[in-house]
Amino acid sequence: MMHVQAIPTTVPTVPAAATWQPHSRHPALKLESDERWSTLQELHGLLQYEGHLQEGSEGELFRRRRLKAGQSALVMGQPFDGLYVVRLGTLKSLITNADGGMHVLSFPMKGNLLGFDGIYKYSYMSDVVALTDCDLVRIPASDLFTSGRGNNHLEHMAYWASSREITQEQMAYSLTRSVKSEARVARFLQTMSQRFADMGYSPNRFILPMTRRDIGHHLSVTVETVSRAFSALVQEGIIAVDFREINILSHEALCNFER
Amino acid sequence: MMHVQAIPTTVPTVPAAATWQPHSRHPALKLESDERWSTLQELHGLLQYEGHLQEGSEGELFRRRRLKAGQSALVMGQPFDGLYVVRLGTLKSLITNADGGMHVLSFPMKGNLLGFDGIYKYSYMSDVVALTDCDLVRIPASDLFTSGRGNNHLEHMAYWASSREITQEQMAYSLTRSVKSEARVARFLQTMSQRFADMGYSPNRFILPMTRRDIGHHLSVTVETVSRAFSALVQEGIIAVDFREINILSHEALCNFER
DNA sequence: CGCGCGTTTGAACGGGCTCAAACCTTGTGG
DNA sequence: CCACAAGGTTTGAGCCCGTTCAAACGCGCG
Repeated sequence: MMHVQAIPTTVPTVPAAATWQPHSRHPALKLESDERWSTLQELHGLLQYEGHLQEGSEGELFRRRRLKAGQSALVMGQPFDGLYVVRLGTLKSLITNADGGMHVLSFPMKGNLLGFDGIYKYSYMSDVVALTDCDLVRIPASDLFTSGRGNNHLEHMAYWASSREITQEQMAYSLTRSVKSEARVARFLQTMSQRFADMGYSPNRFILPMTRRDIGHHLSVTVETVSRAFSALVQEGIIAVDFREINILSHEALCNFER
Repeated sequence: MMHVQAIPTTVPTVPAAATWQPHSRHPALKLESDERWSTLQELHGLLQYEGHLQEGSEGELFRRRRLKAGQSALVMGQPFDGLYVVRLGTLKSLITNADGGMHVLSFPMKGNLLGFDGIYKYSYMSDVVALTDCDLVRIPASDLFTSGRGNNHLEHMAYWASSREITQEQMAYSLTRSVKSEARVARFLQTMSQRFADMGYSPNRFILPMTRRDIGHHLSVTVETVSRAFSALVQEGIIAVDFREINILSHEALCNFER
């Protein structure tokens, strides 16, 4: 209904970095009327980075990038042009196997970092697709690695955030390991609940942004198994489900399910 | 060779670091007789890092750390004191679940980087244990993050190498996904073969440094399943097995098994 | 030697996959 | 506005593969 002819300038996914910066990075005058820039402070807030702000770099601005549901944020194999921090929305990060099998690595949401697997070989190693309309903040490659000024502050922050993402990915990985599929789904719901809570939403009632199939590809089970696990949890009175909407009736029971 | 006593104190961001550096970092005189130091050049070689060497930092030396089989290189929860590059030997990196279930994330060998999950929260998030006698090279936290001089060169290299490790871990992850256990084992053998080849050893005949149980914990199957998969591959004439010793008779057949 | 541990093989059970069908939601176009 | 198509969700039935339990063997080490 809205945004009639979307993507005004936002050229494709991967043009050379140069085309991304046609004009000055410090259009302070336009700040009020133009929502498409984020400050370094906002970046710190999103990432929950506790490092102190660098002198002289407070005026630096970072370009935002809007995506509609279904659009690709990053595509595997395309040249690295920077990192992205999620400001709004939910995405899925996935790798596709040679034989078509895919695996969903994570569901990035507000505050998560995208693209850090692209630094090695200077091309992204996974696909990232928007599940809902999204708003990303771009940290250009040129800002990350050109030494001098206050830039290694940025690189350090990126490194720190990458380490966090890896850590959480490993956690999710071990989640896959739980023998029973019902336990995996229970854990998955717990982590989603926690993430919504961290973002200031209700941990008891939320709407899943992803399909059952995506959940299955994340937990390494089939769609049917995910659906059956939901049904079983409903049967036991632990949750209530209405399609994408989840109500957690007993966090305790959900927690005790983890084995 | 230059700037003789740079970083005189190398004050530790972490207590443990102190015990590791009882004396100067540049004992040039002892270099010939003491094998316990590596140069920046050697680090570049190990990591296969193609960045150009920074001016003035060629004389910097990095302490080595020897481990006997079974010893811990890193333990989960302990304070971050730096990154390590494997110079010799094989290790296993694993995370242990709350309920005792464990998962082997990777088997680091020559050239692999350890500890990059410790940057977030400044403590390591996984255990790393030596499977064979090992020789590691330490990149101290203090060298990584103290900005100034040529140090952000080191940080950039570390970031780059971390990105590579993540990438390969994700690859291994997708390896777990292959439906058939026999296919997982076949792929595992292929990657091991490739890694031995990259290190200059024979890709056809090698000795696995890890137990069947470790392989199982890596591929998310039981010991028995791994053993049965080996037996099946032997039955089909694709490999020959004598305990830890593997002979790959047909790479082609092994490759075709991947589905 | 005897103990612990790694490896191999067998037998039976069960959980998740496959295949199939029905229902519901959403978006598109007449 | 409705019809239709496409895709998401749910449930059932049967089968297969990997787990579990059990036992035997080999190897290294105190």
